[in-house]
Amino acid sequence: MSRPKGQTLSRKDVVDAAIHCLQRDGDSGLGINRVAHELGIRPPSIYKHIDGNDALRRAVAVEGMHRLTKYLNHRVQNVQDHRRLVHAIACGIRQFFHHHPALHTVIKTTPIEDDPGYESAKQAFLAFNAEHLYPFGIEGDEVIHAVRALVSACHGFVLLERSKRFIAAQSLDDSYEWLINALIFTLESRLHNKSVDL
Amino acid sequence: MSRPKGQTLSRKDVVDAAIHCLQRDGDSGLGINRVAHELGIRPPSIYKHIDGNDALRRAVAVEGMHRLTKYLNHRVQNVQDHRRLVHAIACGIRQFFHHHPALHTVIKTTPIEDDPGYESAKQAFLAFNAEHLYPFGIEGDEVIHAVRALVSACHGFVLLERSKRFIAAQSLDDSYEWLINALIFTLESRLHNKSVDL
DNA sequence: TGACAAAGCTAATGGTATTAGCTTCGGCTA
DNA sequence: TAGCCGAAGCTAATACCATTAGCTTTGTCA
Repeated sequence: MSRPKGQTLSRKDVVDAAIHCLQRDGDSGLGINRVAHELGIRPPSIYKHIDGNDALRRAVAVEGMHRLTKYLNHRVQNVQDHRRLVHAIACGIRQFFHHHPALHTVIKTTPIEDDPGYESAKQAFLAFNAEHLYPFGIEGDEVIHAVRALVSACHGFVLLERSKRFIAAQSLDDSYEWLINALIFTLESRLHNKSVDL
Repeated sequence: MSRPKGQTLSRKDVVDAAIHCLQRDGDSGLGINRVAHELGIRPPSIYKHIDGNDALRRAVAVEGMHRLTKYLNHRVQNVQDHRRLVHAIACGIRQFFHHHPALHTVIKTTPIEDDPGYESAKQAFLAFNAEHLYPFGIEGDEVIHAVRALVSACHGFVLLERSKRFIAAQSLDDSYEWLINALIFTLESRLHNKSVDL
């Protein structure tokens, strides 16, 4: 170590500043120059903490995933009923991205598989699933398919909603409810009558 | 008009060249400079045809939507059965983006609502829905919700799949089938028994 | 034939990321 | 305690990129 702790910047400081720029300036806010200026240092100094622009984006995306998982964990606390649990997760995902639109853009755009924090974010998500979704009652491979279907539906809806692809006048909230309920309906049918032919 | 037709570049040429660059060079290929070089002209000349980088992205996204709609129209020709129709649309969407990954990145990222070609792309999509999905039998607002749910699910799955967010070993094709079939199952339940409680 | 407008051009500006190499300074060890 | 070393900042320089201003060329039409 060199300079005393607290007086020098860390990688976390850089990522946090990047997210702050992003929220303030929109999608263009995420860049070495902006972040350096935000931190009061010169652009090349950023490279002491993170390996360039792409790595910065990846780090922001991974941190965003972490925050989403944390937010969902918080939202589903004490929800026991299966229907309400799935509903809470789906609404939580949509809500989170409504509150953090800039993070959404980065998360949906950036491949994160070789970021140092990827493994940890992955584990957190898997732990979330194991705790909240696996007890739903679906077994074997099917629980994987169901989880993938749920998150696909949620992310896809938010994606299209945010890029204003839904042009009809009907309520977006109603459409989202319809989508979630369709998945819940299927899950419950599978539970009550395993012979339903998918 | 000035120079004779055919010897001078059109807006369409620019957009086509942009798509070509995109397919060849990946996401970074979409830019004024690259496209100008591809066309054998100097970057500022692009501005004679299109109003800057953002407009170029929008035009590419709209053209991509057009191509997707055209592709889907082609794929669902002569498909009568409802189940197979929805299945064909869903698989068509996924297939199209697998074949054109670069277009997918642009389409999912770019807000297109104020591109000159937006209205036309919108109409083509609505016409597609009216021809193929509305006869499904669902009525009123619900057909809107169902269409939104279907395209959300498809786009969401492709989005997560392409950014390698599905980490479990289970087959992606199987998961996609599960998702599509869940929606078809719900639709048919609604058809056969309108009292299903969503 | 000559005016006009479209479509190209050069030059210049300002923004971005990135690399090379220098400086400063705190902590550790001889 | 003196001095080494590495971490973290810096400047300078390079190489992209988008954009604007203003010039030139050239085909078309009156």
